[in-house]
Amino acid sequence: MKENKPNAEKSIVDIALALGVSAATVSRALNDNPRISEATRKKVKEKAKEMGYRHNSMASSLRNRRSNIIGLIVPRVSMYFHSVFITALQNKLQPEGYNLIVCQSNDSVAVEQQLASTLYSSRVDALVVSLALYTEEYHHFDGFTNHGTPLLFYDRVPTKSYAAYIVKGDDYRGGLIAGDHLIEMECKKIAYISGPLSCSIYKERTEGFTHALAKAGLHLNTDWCFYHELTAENAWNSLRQLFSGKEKPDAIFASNDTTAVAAVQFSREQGIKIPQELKIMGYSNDPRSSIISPAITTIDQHPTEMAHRVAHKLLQVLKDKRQAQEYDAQEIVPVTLIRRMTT
Amino acid sequence: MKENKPNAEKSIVDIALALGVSAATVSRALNDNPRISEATRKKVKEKAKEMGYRHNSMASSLRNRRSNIIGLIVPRVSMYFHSVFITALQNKLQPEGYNLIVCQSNDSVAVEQQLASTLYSSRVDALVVSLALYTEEYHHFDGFTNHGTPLLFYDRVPTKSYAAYIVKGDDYRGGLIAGDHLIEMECKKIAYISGPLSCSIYKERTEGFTHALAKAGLHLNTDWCFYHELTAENAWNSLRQLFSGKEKPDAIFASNDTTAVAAVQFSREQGIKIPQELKIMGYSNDPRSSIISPAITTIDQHPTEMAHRVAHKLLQVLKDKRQAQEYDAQEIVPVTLIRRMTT
DNA sequence: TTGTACGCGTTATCAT
DNA sequence: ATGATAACGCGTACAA
Repeated sequence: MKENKPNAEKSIVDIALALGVSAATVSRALNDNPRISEATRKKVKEKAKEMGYRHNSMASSLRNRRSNIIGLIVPRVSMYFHSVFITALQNKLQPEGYNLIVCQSNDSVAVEQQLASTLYSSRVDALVVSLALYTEEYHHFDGFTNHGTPLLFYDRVPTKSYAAYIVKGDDYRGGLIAGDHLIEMECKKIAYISGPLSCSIYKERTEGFTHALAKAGLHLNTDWCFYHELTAENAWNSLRQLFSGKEKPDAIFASNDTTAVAAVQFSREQGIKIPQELKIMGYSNDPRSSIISPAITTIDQHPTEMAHRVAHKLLQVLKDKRQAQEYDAQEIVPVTLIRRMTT
Repeated sequence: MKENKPNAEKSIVDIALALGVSAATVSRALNDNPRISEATRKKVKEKAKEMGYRHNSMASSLRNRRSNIIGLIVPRVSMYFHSVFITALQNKLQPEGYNLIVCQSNDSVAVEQQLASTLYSSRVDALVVSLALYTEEYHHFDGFTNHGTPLLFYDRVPTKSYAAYIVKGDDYRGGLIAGDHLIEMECKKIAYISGPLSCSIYKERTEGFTHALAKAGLHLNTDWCFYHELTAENAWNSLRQLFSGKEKPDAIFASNDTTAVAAVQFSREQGIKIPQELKIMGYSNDPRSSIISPAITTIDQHPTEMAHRVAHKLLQVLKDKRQAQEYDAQEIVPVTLIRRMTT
């Protein structure tokens, strides 16, 4: 004997029962399968609405072996670059029927591993990752490629060869442009504040920057180079150290805008004239860089463009299972010099 | 006859077969059910690892009728307040075993409805929402409460009574504090740039602000009041209009920092002295407000604190199904005046 | 055009 | 301590 629990979830079986048809018919009708007559389709849909039926993605996913969910691991949601990236990615994927599970590693390798494992069991249809600052091993992502789940790194990508799709900014060129620009401004004593070299973006910016200086016959003074997490606190420490010696730099290239902003504030506090005595460059074109005075010369990474490319690649791969294994050349998103008042 | 597809997904049945035990035993062993002996548990786990088994959340969710996924709908991920909120919420929920599906409405009611519907079918265990700017009807959320899925609004909450949990900032008080502060600074001719009143936060800030002025015997000059989406472009338009008449205001209360920043930049361009000729207040304590010069007096909304309260409420409700229907009083997160150089 | 029958992977329940 | 079985809700080959 069947009870009628009033608030229980209705399934397609309940609809079928109520209508005297089979569950298969209901399923097909709801999915607009052309093999169902217009009449029954309408009848079914009305009944479904009437009974408060809702599609069960969990059952559907199980059956179809696809969740329509894409996993995203990002160092921090609140970083300007990533927040814009997420916005754009979400806006591209949503209309295509994909939901985004957004997770943040907080720049901890351990958390990143944990998240990878969780998303792995969650059967995401694809995983998109921007690596934590000190991630140098990638085995926690092996499962995805082994099981044929598309894996894509963007921005902070593996520094060693790894089987995955890659979309990155042209960080080498960003460093190069920055170096060229400072040299064009006739800087001779250039300081450099970078993130740790375990992270692809800082590694490549450093290479490009070094190359630019080398072209001009300059080399980086190791006393004036800092490699650490690019927080405001760390920036102030390095800046104090930088200006405590007898010889002062005439330029600073900071590998993010948080650091560049700190440099401007530090200079203001110390009465250092910008750009006359000190030129400053940042990286990312964070809104703060344009709002502070003097506004900071920086490098735009075009996060929206990067998200579009990531979305495009994902959708292409997800549609076409065939080429899931063809990891063609990395995609490289150009960068742009934004000239402002600090140089 | 069973084929051995090498790359096929292994299930607990495969493990059971390989070990000569039942699937139930495997399931229990993997879930650390105490009714399984230490020996078999170990045996099973080893075999599972060896066979490359991974837990299937989809099947598990179907069986358990819970997805361990929490849905989040936010106007825009890239708004400072929300990006910080998301960071904090995620950091609280992740360790408890919940994943966050982050979606953005782009402040479009239609998108919000679409997202609600999708998340509804996705069987999220709970839904957290900050409403779009012009959402005044809430029927697209009815399904959640009807089916007993916890629904929680934060920040931008319904303006009409609606059965859901609510965690909000003290926007009335924020407006009041702002008004009191400007009056204490002896402002007499106060302009006001607000978001649309369809949105709870702007409505309440307006009420608080109006009340503060009324206490001082002032009333808002309607020519100096603007209600529109708080973008930089709209701000500039309103500011130009504001200063085109013969009588100029001596203070502006802007209901977000984007607008306050625009006001400072506009004043700079027009040669208006701040704070002598014009005092400016913003809202949110966006990093830009502290970086611009002069730094802007604003109201801090404590997004992290709000996220903690939301997480706490969610976890409590998700653990204790019993009280899923008790929508006790709204939680109100205090706000703080951040006094800077523009007042 | 519609129905039948079964599988997807996991777990609760009852039995041993 | 472990096994056998039956759901969970949906989609699809195959049959009618």
